[in-house]
Amino acid sequence: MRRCYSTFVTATKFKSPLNSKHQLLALTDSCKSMDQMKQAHALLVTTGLILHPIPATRLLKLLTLSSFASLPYAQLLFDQIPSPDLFIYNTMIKAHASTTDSSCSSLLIFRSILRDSSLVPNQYTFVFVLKACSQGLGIREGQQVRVYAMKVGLESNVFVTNALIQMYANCGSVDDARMVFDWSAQRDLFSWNLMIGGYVGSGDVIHAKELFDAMPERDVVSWSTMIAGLVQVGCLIEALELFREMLQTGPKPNEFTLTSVLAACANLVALDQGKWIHVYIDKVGIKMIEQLLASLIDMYAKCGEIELASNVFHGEAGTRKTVWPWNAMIGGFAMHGLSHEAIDLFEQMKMKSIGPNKITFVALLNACSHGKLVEEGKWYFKSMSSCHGIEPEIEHYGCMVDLLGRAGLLKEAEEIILAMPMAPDAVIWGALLGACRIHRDTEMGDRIAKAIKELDPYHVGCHVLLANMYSSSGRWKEAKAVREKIESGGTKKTPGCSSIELNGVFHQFLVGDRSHPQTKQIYLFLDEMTMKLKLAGYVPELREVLLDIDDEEDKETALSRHSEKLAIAFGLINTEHGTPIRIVKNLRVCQDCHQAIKFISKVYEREIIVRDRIRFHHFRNGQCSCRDYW
DNA sequence: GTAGGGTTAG
Repeated sequence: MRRCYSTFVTATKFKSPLNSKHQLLALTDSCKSMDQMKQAHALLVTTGLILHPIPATRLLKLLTLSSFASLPYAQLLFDQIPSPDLFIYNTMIKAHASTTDSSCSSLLIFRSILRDSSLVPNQYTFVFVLKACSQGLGIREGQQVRVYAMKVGLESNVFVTNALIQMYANCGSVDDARMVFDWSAQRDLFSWNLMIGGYVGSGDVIHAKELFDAMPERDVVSWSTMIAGLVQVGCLIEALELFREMLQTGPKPNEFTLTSVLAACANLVALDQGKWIHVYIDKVGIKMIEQLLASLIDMYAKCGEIELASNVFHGEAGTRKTVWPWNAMIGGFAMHGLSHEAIDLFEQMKMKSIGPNKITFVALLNACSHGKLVEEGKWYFKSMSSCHGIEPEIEHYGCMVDLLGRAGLLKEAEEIILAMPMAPDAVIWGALLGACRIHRDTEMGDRIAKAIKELDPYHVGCHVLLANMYSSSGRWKEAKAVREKIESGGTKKTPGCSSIELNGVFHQFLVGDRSHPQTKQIYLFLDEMTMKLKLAGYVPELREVLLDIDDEEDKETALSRHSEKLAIAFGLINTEHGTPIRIVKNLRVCQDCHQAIKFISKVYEREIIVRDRIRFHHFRNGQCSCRDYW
């Protein structure tokens, strides 16, 4: 470093004075570090060139855009420029706009432009200051800026229009964004894309699709935004269909498109399509950005292929420099119950000085939870703020409640909730209620139920848990009351749904579903299967029946119609002996199904991989990878 | 002599 520095200075010292201005400018542009930049700054000051707008601008550019950018330094430099030109003002507004906590500085600088009678803000000024409004300030400030744009006749400028659309959409007012869009005199591809993005951001894919279909022309951003929107709201099959259409008639997908498409594959457990994308990335030479790598890892992990996920993680040269792929891999290990692998990876990450973020800790704490690693979990939780400067958020407290609750430490879990710095929500009480149900502590369950009822009388998930807890302890009246309350609230319980892919087609089953063309065959197979399982020692877990049925035989029937059993029966009927069966369930697998599937894996000699809402269960030869702890 | 858009994990 020292050496660099001296060559740097010598190189400038001996140039002729005539050349020095250009030399200095070139030198400023070539700075590769803060140290070099400071040298250049010093030279500009001693030569007096700093007073000239062009060298000052070059320096400012370094301070706001380079890898060693420093906003405070930029601000100091800016404050010393006697009369900045509009470009310099704009550069500063832009620099402050990109960070949420300094976006009010953008507005202050904008105001100083307005005070300077020799300057009139231009389209760039408005674009940058509106960006600050959409990221940190707010809609009120945005409105004020809009009035100034009107005053100087720039409101209908297409760049300003687009910035306004984005400002309104980001501030949560998609209707205002639409008004700007509809009334704009000039509109380009960007306007359409931003408007679609605005709808997607508010979860309104219906309107987004409407605009997408009506567009005069679509580019890769239009397609990517639309596909991402569909994935975000869970319309995964539609997202894949749109992607197929894109391949046939649209522009070439890029790394952003494929990130979303892989997320769709991951959540559908569409392993074949996910693999196809992987090959496509290599074949077409898609840029392997860290987020794409993370999606690829996540896809393999969520499709049950943790080894392939690990190969991808270790395989890509020159990657793993950001937290993304690490989080995907730690999360993958966690959902496969590979707690120690997750912890090892976290330790490696620390050694490589890659800073963990809040997502890392969610994954890590989940790993501890699934492995019943109570002490490790507590330790890592404490380390969040003490070693990494990350304040635990409610999700992290939720992980701790889950970890302790699942391990049977109900009291300690409750103490965590009562002591945490934020107000508990229905979700976190729900985690504890779930633990009460597992450990059949109805006394505490009752108390928590009361808390949930007060907090959020219509939280469906928690009320379902509550009803389940009541019915599994035989308190049918109370169970019924809760269920009626759920129904009267107008919201319906998410029905349990399991799906299985067969030759690229997804088959979905609900509880007691009779809509499938092979229904008759499936139900006959189920009856026969239940007999075979019983002969092998399977005993139905009747406490899992959630309806008030007196007859024990009927209880058994209710259990045997659970969606995961239907999907497995379908898989056993339609695939060759020995092929693994992959099932995805949208909720958690029940105790009885878990027990039954263990027997199925043994009796039918099949590997069965079930992904529930939280994690994987790998059933093989009568055993499950979760070791019955989930 | 420059400056505007899209992915975001549980």
